[in-house]
Amino acid sequence: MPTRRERDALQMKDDILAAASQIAEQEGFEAISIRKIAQKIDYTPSLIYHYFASKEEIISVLLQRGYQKLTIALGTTMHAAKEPIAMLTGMTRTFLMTALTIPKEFVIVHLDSSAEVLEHTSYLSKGDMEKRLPLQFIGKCIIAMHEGRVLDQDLVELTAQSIAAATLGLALKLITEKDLPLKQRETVITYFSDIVVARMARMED
Amino acid sequence: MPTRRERDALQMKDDILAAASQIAEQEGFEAISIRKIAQKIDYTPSLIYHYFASKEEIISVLLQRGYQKLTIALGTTMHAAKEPIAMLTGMTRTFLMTALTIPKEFVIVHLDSSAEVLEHTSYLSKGDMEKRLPLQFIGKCIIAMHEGRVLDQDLVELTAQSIAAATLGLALKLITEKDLPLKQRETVITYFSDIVVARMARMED
Amino acid sequence: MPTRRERDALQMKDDILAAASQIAEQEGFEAISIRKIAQKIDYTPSLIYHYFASKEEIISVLLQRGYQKLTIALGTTMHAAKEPIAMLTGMTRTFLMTALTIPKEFVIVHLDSSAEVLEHTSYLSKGDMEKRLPLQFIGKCIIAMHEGRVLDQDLVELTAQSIAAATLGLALKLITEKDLPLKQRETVITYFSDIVVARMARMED
Amino acid sequence: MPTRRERDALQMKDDILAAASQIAEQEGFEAISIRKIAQKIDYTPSLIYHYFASKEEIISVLLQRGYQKLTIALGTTMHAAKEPIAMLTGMTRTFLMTALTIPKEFVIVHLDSSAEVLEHTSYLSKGDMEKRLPLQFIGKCIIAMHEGRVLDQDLVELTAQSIAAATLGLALKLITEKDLPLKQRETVITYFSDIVVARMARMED
DNA sequence: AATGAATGAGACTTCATTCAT
DNA sequence: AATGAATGAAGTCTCATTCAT
Repeated sequence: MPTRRERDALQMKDDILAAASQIAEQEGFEAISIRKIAQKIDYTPSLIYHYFASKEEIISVLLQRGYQKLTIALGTTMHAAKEPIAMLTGMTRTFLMTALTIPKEFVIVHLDSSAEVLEHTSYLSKGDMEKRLPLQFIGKCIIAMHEGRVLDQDLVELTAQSIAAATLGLALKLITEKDLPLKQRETVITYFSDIVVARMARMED
Repeated sequence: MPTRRERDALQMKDDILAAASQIAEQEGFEAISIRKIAQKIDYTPSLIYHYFASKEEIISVLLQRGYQKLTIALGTTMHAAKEPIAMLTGMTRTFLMTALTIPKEFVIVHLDSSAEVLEHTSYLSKGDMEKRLPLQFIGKCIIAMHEGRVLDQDLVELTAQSIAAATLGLALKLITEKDLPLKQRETVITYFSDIVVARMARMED
Repeated sequence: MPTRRERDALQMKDDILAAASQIAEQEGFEAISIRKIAQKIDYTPSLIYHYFASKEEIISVLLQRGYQKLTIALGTTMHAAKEPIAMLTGMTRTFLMTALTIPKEFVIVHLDSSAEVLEHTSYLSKGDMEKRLPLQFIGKCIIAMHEGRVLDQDLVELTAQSIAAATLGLALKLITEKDLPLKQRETVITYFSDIVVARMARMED
Repeated sequence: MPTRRERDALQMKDDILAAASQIAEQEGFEAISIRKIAQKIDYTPSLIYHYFASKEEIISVLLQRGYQKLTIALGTTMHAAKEPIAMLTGMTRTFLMTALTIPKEFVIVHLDSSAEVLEHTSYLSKGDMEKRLPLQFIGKCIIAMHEGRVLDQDLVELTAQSIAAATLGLALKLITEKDLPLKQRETVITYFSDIVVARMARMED
């Protein structure tokens, strides 16, 4: 249980991160600057260095949080359904919804080419299904959908990878077209989650 | 026909844009600076203001060009095949290949949320299939694939939109995972273009 | 006899000074900073202000200690030899050796132009031989070397001053050329201590 | 012949260097800052970067100039006298006088331990007499003084090195004791140049 | 057409120091 | 005795831009 002081410190850290996040949302990630953060929380730039060692650290923490939010949300859904198709559908929907909740972080995290970030986000290599839980999960759904039949493991992986990338694409597209009417947004999400994903997962060809 | 002077001016503009583009490729889009451009073309920063009103204008023109390259390349493939599925496959492959040829511009163009750029790139709204040639084309392929059957026009559009977004997702993923072994890259592209896209396009559910 | 509390305070002061000294040795005198000291002794910067009024005070005390070390070392040698020339030689060698032991402090102390430090280190003024023990001692050696002859007191002082400055010069040079091979360093020190100093001290012209 | 513009640029560079030099004289070399320079010449800090790439470059140029002044002045004296002893005396005096003219640069140059600077200033290694003109010159004087006798070359070198270091020591001492009465200063310089140096050079022991 | 001088804003960061607790 | 929060000044440097020539 944090002492009063520690809680204040945590609070301050949070405030800083919140300010940074807000700037990122409004002006883009590259626009984050110590000065702007300081101004937003009405403190001196110097003070920020009491709580974070550098600007890089702030951004790094920000990215980690974004990534965490996403994986946590995903993990939650993975066990919410029983039917394999329903699972796929639910997971896809959650993914898209969460992406829309933290659009900036989402974009940043998923388009960052640095080795550091790729370590957590890459999944196109052969064998990556083992390493990535979401991919693994998609794979299991695919196999469950084809109960009784023998599937080529490699093709299952390629299918899972395709589904993941496709869903990512829609997520990014929805984020980019941020002014899409809500109704149409819902229609697209539903059609994609309920129908298109299932099609991709069906391996009878 | 431009006079000598005008041609020189055009040449100069081109040089400036080329330099900017090169910087973007090497250090990222945000790294573009008037100074760096000037240094690259061996002129003074001031001179650049003879040809462009501001840094923003340079970047804007750069984006437009990137978008043009892509649409031109796409347009070329659209008429190269006869079989509807083969057409879809070819188009998808071309799209992915082109994206990998101009990764930076590609990313920028497709993730830019400004109204100006979205005017050319958005396609998730209801009815957008009419406006966007690539989407139209995907739609035609879908219909051709289901010869004889009557398809709900709205669902065709949704399917086309899904395919476009999905392909975009893979393109972005391939760009981000830039160090993916060439062989695996080819495998993924082929599997997606030849098989997954066709699955998405098959509307028998 | 200091109470427990006083002793702890002294200990703390010592720790602070030691840390400062270490920083000076490693990164140069100008690199001393309250923060770095605090980090080294694992306390807060603020605490240091309980023991010293300011950074300046710390540095000032540091300088005084450096000077003390040197004079103590010298004082020790002064009574170790009987022969006047041997005394001079020994003293010179000790001076050089000590300088090499505490190079940073040595340089700082001897090149500080502040009135405060000069009060302890200056010796070029007329009559300074009286005030400075090392100079006095050199003077005595010179006189002892010329037993029976009458020497002009002023010239003896000038000679002593010259010898002191000359030795200082070699000390600084040895410190500056810190990578001089040890063998050559020893050769130079020996030649200077044993021979050159004696020549300077011989006043038969 | 520099054009108007070039001259202005040179003038500006000079102004910047002059300001930097002045700051060094008044507050020490470490106190030089781009800001202070800018303030002194009444321009923006940014402008300074038009003329110098970095603060380091400014300091580096400053050092080079200091070193040049000194070597030029020395070179002048070396050929002004005919008598070997007179030569030594003249050279010593010039060295001391020049040092007092550019005290800060002098101190910096001669106490800098960086490989870059040492390359020009070190002279204590065996065989360095060959590389350093001033040392060579001292050596020649010594040999000329002992006409007809055979001298051990190594000892001549050691003697020259001792004389050089000794003179350096007095120079630094005179700089440090900057408020020494002018009369006494002159007395010390004269006694050292005319008498002490000659004693050191006499190798009859 | 082209240059170089100049500016002002802003970037990150370090520092000595003070104060309330 | 000791801490952590906070400040304000200063540090180097980069940038987009304007202007006179």
